[in-house]
Amino acid sequence: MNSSTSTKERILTAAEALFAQRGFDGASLRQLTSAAGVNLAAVNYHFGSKEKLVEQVFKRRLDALNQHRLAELAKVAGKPATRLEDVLAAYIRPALELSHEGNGSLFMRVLARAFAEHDDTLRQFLSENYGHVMKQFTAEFARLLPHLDRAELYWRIDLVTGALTHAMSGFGMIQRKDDVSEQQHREQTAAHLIRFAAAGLSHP
Amino acid sequence: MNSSTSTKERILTAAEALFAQRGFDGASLRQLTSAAGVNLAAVNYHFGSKEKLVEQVFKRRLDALNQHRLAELAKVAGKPATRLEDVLAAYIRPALELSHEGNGSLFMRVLARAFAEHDDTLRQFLSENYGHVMKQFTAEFARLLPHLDRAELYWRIDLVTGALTHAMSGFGMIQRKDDVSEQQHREQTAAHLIRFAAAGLSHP
DNA sequence: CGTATGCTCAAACGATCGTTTGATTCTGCC
DNA sequence: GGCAGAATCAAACGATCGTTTGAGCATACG
Repeated sequence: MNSSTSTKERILTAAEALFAQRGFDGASLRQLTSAAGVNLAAVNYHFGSKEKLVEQVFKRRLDALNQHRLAELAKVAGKPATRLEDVLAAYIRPALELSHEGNGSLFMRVLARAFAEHDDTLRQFLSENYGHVMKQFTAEFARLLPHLDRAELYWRIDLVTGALTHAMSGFGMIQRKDDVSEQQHREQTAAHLIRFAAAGLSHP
Repeated sequence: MNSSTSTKERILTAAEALFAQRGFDGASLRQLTSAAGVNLAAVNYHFGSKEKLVEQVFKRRLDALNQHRLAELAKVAGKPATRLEDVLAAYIRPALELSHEGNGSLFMRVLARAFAEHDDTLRQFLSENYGHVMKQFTAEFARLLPHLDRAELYWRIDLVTGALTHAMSGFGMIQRKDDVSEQQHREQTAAHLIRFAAAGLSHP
């Protein structure tokens, strides 16, 4: 038995940090296992290969994030009183909360990297484990923005996604004023992103 | 003498394509020189190192792009009749035109990669060769959006930059309808981005 | 107790990386 | 033509990569 957490979990945590810092290729298994305090061979023993490890790093966070987002979406989807901002909040707030709990912000940088890399296998993995979420949100956006045709809507969602991914990948850097609590800071940031996204989506 | 173009230029062109496709680390000098049809040692002979080559790939395109952007900005900056959309056009249109001339779209993907990577030396190089352009545009944005304080303006510009970088990195993928000329398609795309950015920047 | 199973470990494997070397070829100028 | 400097070439360098190996250790079960 290991010090408080399992070897697999220690590897995943160290991998997330190192991937965010140096990229998937840039982070070597020797740096990674050294940081995690495990043997070099442990990665191939527990995950099979480095590529599988990358997928598991995504899966661990994305499963929780997607579940949270869909739960929030379900609260407002289809209801007459729902505003565009409510749907955006269901998309943005879970990501913000993730990035403020232990080392979660590193995952957003990993995600931003994955978006920039046009690697086919990674993109396919992302669309398999991420696509159904985007589909549900897109359907709700379409309902709330009936004046936009399909092509126009896709365009705007893509632009909003780019802005949010870019912004969230830098959250670790954003300075929080000392007189503002973390709770308040997160609320202000969420309000910022939601208003920006709403303006970009719904402008005439 | 080489076939029509110099060795340096052939390396730069091949490097741009391979960096966009496989990333800076993922593209090896052996793949690169093989694609360029030059000897492996040519990169270190002409550029000194792989890292210097990366910088030159950026410099070749960014010098032209920045010059073009600043020239367009100079036409409208400070004038009373200038609208926000005019400034955004000065920023967006040169990038769009670059991405539609020979292999220029590949550079936009390289740029998107560089944004995602938080590599310090690369970011420093970018801010040295790119920062003064952003400063001039920011000043003009500030003039046209006097109701926003400094922090708010920076926030919105950052979000817009994220959206545009994300969008432009995918331009090679965007399907153009057969009944639309490339000139028209570029105009439509520019109008899209400009309206989106204007809405995101100027919303109340 | 003995043994089977899951895990960890140091060491080595072959492959590939960026870079360097020294010889060879090409180019322009007297 | 001959020579100097630039450019290209095949080959090798040491380093580092992901992965595999086989022995060693721990734990749990009969």
